[in-house]
Amino acid sequence: MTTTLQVYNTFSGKKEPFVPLDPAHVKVYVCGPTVYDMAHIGHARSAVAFDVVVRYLRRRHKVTYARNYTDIDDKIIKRANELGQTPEQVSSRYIVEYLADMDALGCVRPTVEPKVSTHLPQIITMVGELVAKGNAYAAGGDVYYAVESFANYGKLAKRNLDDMQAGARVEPGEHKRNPMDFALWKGAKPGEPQWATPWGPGRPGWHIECSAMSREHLGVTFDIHGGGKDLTFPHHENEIAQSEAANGAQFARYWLHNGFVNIDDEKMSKSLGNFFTVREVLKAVDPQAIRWFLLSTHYRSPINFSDAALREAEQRVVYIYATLDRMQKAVSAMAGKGIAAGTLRDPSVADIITRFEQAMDDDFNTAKALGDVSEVFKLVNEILDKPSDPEMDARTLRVASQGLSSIAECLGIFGEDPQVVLGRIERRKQGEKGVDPAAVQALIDERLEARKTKNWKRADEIRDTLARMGIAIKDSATGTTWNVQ
RNA sequence: GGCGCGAUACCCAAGUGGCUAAGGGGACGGUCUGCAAAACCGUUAUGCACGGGUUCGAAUCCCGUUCGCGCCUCCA
Repeated sequence: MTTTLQVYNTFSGKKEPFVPLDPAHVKVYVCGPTVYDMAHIGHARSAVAFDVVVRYLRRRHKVTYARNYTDIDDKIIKRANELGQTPEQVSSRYIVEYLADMDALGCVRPTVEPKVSTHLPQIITMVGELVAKGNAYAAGGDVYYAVESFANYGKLAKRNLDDMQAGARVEPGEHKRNPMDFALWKGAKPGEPQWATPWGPGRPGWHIECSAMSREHLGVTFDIHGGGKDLTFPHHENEIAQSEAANGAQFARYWLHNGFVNIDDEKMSKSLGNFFTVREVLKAVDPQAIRWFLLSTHYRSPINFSDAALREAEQRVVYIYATLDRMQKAVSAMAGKGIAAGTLRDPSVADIITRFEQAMDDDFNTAKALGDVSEVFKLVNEILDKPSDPEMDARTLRVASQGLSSIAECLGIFGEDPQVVLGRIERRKQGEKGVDPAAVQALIDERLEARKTKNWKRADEIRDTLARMGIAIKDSATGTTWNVQ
């Protein structure tokens, strides 16, 4: 039995049942990055949040997931000029970098990744439609959207034109009739990319691309439009004005916006200079830990980024994978046991998928889901530490294992090979602390000799020495293992 | 100024009318261990910014106050 997915729709300001236009084919459009620099953690948050949204929707529907690249833009042109490269060289490089980061974070690739530069005909067509319908006007080589021509301008961001005009301003060189009008098309300037149009050469404004590209790939009306909270106004408001005026039909049906990543309770942003790139964070902490961190807070809430938070997330990831490792070994060793139906060590494991779906059905509550999942891992360790009836234990572990892998597939965490992840984290830490495994092993061997003769004093000295090197050791029946703390 | 969001323990964080306020980190106690570590168990909010109100019943709804944040200009 599945419950109904409820999603928070920015448009209505509340949670609503998610009813797709066509349940057999859900269509999602997410605003991607402007590719002029390396992605920062804020980009990662958006990508991971919508990655999970799409993965979850795919449990029940076929989904077309479109995420665009803004590859024609002031900042890209500026960057290209600084580097003595073409804008295309700059944008294509950062698209590669962006994808490398998002791949590392385990995000599935979108179904389509449209770029502005390959959709000029569609963009020019749509600008033409808006001019023809009287929603846009050419002025001084530019084309502007006339906000007053769209009756409900401000309906997404819940503002009205009168309130906004107080703070609006017109830059020199612009030819707006209303200060709130925005450029659909920018007249050509020397040294900038340009395309010929009926109203003169130039390049697209920022907002029109999403209207044109979503229509091209998803149709005039589609299910979900996502992006960061900061895009609500003006970007998404303008998309609505453009698309609904041009198409004469509803644009996106559900608007989902992710909260920001904060540093010391302030928005992480390029302009404040308080940002961390995904690339540098990836060097300091495991990608699975970044994902855990990002999913441990509800996607609409702000999340504070810090070293301590990341370390806690990684510690958690180590625990999860270490438990998974024990569990998988136990499950493969218990050949044939626990196949028959029967009692479970803890009946609640039978419901883990149901509980997961209840959490996710409540506006993709991954934080709740991770909390629930923690209880399952605890139970797994308890069973492994303190076995009782072998049949019942085996059955319980099988149920837990199956539930966890189903959840892992959706969250994109704890689905990797435990040995691979644990080894990756361990090697990174060894590198950070300059640990020489051979030297560590020599000390451990020496300690082993001391322990054989019950020379506890010497054994403890060696353990203290290792501790000072940042090495923690673990004695067990099968030998001594160690890892970097 | 306009619009919007938030305030839950030492820290992070779920919970939006009703059983004992999830989960994680930390701390402390215990099991295990030669001692540790890891894992597991227990303890750690009669309390949910503050003041009123609605209700049989409120962290949850309403009003006010304080504080914090975001958008209104490029921004995930």
